[in-house]
Amino acid sequence: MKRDDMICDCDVVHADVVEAVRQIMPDDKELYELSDFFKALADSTRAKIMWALDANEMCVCDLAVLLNMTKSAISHQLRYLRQANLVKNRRDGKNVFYSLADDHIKEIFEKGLVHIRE
Amino acid sequence: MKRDDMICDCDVVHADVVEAVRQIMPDDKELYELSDFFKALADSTRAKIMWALDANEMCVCDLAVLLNMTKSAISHQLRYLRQANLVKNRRDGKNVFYSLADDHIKEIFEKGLVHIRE
DNA sequence: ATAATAATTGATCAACTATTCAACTGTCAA
DNA sequence: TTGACAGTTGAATAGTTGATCAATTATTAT
Repeated sequence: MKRDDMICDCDVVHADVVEAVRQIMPDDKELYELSDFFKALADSTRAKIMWALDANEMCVCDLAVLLNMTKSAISHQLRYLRQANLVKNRRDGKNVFYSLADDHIKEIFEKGLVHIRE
Repeated sequence: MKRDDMICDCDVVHADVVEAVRQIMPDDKELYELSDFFKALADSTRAKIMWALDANEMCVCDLAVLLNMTKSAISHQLRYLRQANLVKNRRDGKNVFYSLADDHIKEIFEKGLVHIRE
């Protein structure tokens, strides 16, 4: 085994810092869920859908027109967002209307925009 | 070409809603950058790194020990985060210390946690 | 100079993902 | 009940990505 393959072969690890940080880290499961949550916003199609739904409840067809994509592609992403509990839907006749399931989203979006506009 | 392959063949698109939403949507470039930003937090390794650096400046070796990963893997992710302008670094002798480049991160993390803990 | 350690890098591979395609279900109107 | 449309779904594919491996650079101490 090569030395560099080992997790750490440092002479001086800053053990105090590592230990202090370890104490305040959320547990693995929570950080995993957190990154999963950001993953839902980490695709431009989904980001656009979420932004649109934050403004108005919309049906699949509306979203397809707005984003210039097929209904199928939109529908797949909506399923993703539904399974992530980020959107909910209701059927009205032939249409299925989607809306946001959560109010934190807008705030998080806005913080993100502040960051990239900085 | 099949009908379903077309972008939209709806009889009744809610044109007013679509148009209203289109007006207030950030432009494509910005939404693309926004999703890119979330992408940086959308991996559990990077999320852990960011969380750790939010607590303390740390060297690559410290992070490798803390996260129980190889320095190579950590270094690759740090490069990703550096290119995304989320972390900055300074060399001190043989060590390279990394820290957050931006203060919004913590707030966004916390909003995210609120969401998943809901 | 030389050896040793910290970190970076490019290539590779397996795993994952977003879209497309084609077929399907559900609803409504004639 | 038939046809048309809104939406969903599974399979296939093209593209992306995260960790590993091996090699390299940068810095320090001897």
